[in-house]
Amino acid sequence: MKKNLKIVDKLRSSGLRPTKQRVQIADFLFEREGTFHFTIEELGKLINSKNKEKKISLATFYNTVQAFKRAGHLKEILTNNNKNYFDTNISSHHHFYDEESNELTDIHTSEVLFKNTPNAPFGKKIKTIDVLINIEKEYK
Amino acid sequence: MKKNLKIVDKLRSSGLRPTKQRVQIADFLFEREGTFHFTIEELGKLINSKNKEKKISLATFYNTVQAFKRAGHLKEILTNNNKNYFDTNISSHHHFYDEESNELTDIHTSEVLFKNTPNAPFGKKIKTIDVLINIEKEYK
DNA sequence: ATGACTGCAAAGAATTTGCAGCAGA
DNA sequence: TCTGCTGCAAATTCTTTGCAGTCAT
Repeated sequence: MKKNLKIVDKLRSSGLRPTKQRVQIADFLFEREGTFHFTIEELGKLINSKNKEKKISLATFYNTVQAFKRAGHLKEILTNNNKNYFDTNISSHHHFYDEESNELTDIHTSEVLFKNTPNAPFGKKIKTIDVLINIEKEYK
Repeated sequence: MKKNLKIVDKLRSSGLRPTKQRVQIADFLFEREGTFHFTIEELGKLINSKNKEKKISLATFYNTVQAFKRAGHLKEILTNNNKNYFDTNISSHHHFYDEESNELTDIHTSEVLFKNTPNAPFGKKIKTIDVLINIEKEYK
């Protein structure tokens, strides 16, 4: 089994032991072009469908995804459907949200520019800004 | 029992029968100054703490809040903590979200101004724009 | 009277937890 | 060897559902 050194380093430098499971999950998530939106259950199905025997346990997906999020490798997406979506694109970017179909589409940061934003409340600082543009069908 | 006609009309015109429970919930939510953020469970506790005997069932809070949302009287707030928050302020406005305390604070529309925003995808139009500013403790 | 609504309890979905055994350092 | 991690199942949390009885019209 060829170990992906880049992945192993990424894990190690985040204080995470590069276990088989984590390497496989990280490889799946981060060694790809473009961004990827997923729920933990979807991720589990996608990865486990490749694993003939040794399936990774759902709890491990939860642990690992949370660990990746804490390490800053994943970003959590806002939704109103009571499910946690994650995004491999951690740079600040935004989404269109179509309530009719529950679909999220990326918006590049450069397409949303602020003229001004408020100061954070006392003792707090701004961490990230998420913009969600709700869209609906256009009737002519 | 004095019936609040304004509330009764609001319900009727949304196609909802003005039952005791709905009138009480609507009265609590809409007859107030300023905006109010809540989860369904919080709402239930707040309202039922006033009801000595006849407590409104949690299922009824779920049904009613969903019905109010469908009727456009409530707006759902997106967060990434996997809980559904609702807001009595249905006009477009924004929020600070403190992940440590799970607290939402209003930001007036005028405090967030855009230099530019993207066009909606083909066949769609922009309905509302929600900005969520995630904040965290500031270490000096 | 006739639907619609409520309350209860049970079911369901998503996520977390506890802990014994396993594996990476 | 020594922790940290995994896997499993049970527990928790939030939300929905089914249905009998009640209420608004």
